[in-house]
Amino acid sequence: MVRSVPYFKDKGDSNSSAGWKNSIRHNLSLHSKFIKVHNEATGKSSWWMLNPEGGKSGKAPRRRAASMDNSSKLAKVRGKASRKKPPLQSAPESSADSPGSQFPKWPGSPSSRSNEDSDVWNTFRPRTSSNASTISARLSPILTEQDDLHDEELLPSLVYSSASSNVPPTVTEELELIDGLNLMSPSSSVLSTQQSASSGQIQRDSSFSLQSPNAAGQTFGNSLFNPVDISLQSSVSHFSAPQTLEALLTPSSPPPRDVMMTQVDPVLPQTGNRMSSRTLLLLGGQAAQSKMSSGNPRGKPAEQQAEPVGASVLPSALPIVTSPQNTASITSLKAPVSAQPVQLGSPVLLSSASPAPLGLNQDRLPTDLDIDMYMENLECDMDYIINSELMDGEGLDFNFEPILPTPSYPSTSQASNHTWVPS
DNA sequence: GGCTTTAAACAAA
DNA sequence: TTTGTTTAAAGCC
Repeated sequence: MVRSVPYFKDKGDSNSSAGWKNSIRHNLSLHSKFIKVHNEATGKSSWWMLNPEGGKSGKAPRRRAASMDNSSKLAKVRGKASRKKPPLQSAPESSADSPGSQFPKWPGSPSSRSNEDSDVWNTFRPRTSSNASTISARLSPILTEQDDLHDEELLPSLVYSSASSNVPPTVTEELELIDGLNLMSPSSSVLSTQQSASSGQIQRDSSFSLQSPNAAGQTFGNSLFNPVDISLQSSVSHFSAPQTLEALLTPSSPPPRDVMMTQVDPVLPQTGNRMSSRTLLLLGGQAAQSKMSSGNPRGKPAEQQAEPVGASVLPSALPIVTSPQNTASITSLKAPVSAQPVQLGSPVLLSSASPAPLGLNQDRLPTDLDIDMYMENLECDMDYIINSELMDGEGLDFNFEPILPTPSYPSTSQASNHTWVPS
């Protein structure tokens, strides 16, 4: 806060910060919109995250509440409170510090999941325990190597790195968090399969965005926190999939099998329908372009005609070329779930709208290809984008500089050549 | 009345 | 000392 918000810049000392810190703590604790993620490595500190379900109901229901409606799913189980007041909730936690005890029981939350998953979910390992990242002492369950690159930024500036300096941290963080919580949906596995199964000349053009060159070695990829990607991802975030949060929060733990099978990739943004939408936003236009340029004479299926929408709606949604190494890594990780043999290092086409020309299994066509759903997603995305910008108020300046690197990309004008699908 | 903010007390680490 | 929870009060809409 002190670093990022001008108002607080001169209020960082212990005296002047007591008040507003207290207020922040108060609000964090009070409102179900925030959830605490225990940081087991630091003892008492925790990470606070946005509740994937939004906590729209406002204040977290008090534990003492005799009756709880649906919002009880969001009820924050407070460890300390349980010490003070004997548990009233139906699912008492054995340990007050158990992370699981601090998560609201939204559908699909660890509390509502199977035990096998709960272990992973409940275990937020310090990043220092990660095989891939031992650099940073920061223990955010969702941080990425960008932290490592900017260790001096010890704020919860999750992505407020130099690369995202133009993005107001508050917005960035929120978007990032939201996005991180978004991700999974049942269709993501299908998408990933298709994505991983994609091959051929498409890769160069269809680059999966957002992977920094050194991300391949990271247990926890940065794609979610790529400042460029954030805005795009956030644009399709809708607090829909806590299980992805789980994956996000277990950077060093091998995801449960089902998660693994459904995740696009541990180092890739994982989304379900949203993902597909975003993917289309990012890649659709150019994927189609790629196919077209590659001599595919076939007319695009109806689904594909939606691709340009994303490109048009988000002209900034230019894909970022991933490094070959990353691509290889991604591909290899995806391979097990792919029905098609995937050559290591082969392209990863993330556009779900492109499998047909490649002869992929049509049975795997996901609901993502449903044009209605797609349009719906787009509509929501725009709403979210607008909302985000408005909420930010001033100075929201998305920086997409890093994403304009390669000449191999189709230009926005190319993307705009595609049919605009009226909403 | 609901919400936000602030202050304060208290407990735990 | 820091962090988190809870209560209370004041002010605003």
